[in-house]
Amino acid sequence: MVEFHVDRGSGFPAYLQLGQQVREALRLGWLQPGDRLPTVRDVVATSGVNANTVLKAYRELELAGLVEARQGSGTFVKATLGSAAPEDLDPLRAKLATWVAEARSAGLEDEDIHALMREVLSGGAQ
Amino acid sequence: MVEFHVDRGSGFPAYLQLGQQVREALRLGWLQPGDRLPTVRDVVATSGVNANTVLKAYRELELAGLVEARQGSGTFVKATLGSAAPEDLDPLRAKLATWVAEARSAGLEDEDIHALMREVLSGGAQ
DNA sequence: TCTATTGTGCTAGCTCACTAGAACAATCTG
DNA sequence: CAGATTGTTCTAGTGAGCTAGCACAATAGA
Repeated sequence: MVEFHVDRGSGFPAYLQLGQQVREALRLGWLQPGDRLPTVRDVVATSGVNANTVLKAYRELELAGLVEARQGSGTFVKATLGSAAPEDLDPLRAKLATWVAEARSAGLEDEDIHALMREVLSGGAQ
Repeated sequence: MVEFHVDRGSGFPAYLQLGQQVREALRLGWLQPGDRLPTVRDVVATSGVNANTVLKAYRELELAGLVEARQGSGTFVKATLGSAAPEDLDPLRAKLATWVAEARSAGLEDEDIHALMREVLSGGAQ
């Protein structure tokens, strides 16, 4: 079961946060096709977001073909997003964890690490 | 000189995008104390964002003590953000680039990589 | 001093994210 | 069948992000 964390006041639209968290869970294999997303009312209760906002997030995911809403039953995962096989993911995660440890011991904070990653992904200095 | 890229229609507030890009440039050493940020009117011309929006972004940076606005002269970098020495950054960047190449050859897309990084940084499976 | 350039302030208005509250429709469960 | 649960729709309203346009203030440079 996925747990949502909506950070209100970050300037980040709540419905985008919800959608992004679902997509991330799909990428990491936390959610598989057939799994059920938290109920709209569940999300309302746990995150304090309005039902319409949750619905908007779910509908965008449905429009993207990622989930399927069945009235009376729930919203279910329909497709996955990860482009790599889960068994390939583990060694990569391990190596990355080693690198992260090294970076942190060099004094880098999480934001520095993210910035560095964005730089490398975008093709270096540019 | 930093170049701003404002992606309108992403749901992401423009003034936050601007501020984030300055912070990122500070982290990566692209901007050093004493450097001048693009003129408010420059940003307006290149990004199409309104002057008030740019001003809002710059004012937040000033409130954070990162930049200093001098009327008639420009907005200048006052402090840096990177928590690591630039000479420590290069080997880390090189190793990370190696890892990224490996991840991409395994089929991972940029979004997968970011998701994996967030997962590792937040402490694994959790 | 004069002029261009810069940051700053102001008002008015639009759009959209979000809330509030209520009702309805389909499905599941007993 | 009956009740609970779930997704869905609707209306009304609030607040913030953003735009538009203009005027002003301080600095730099000729």
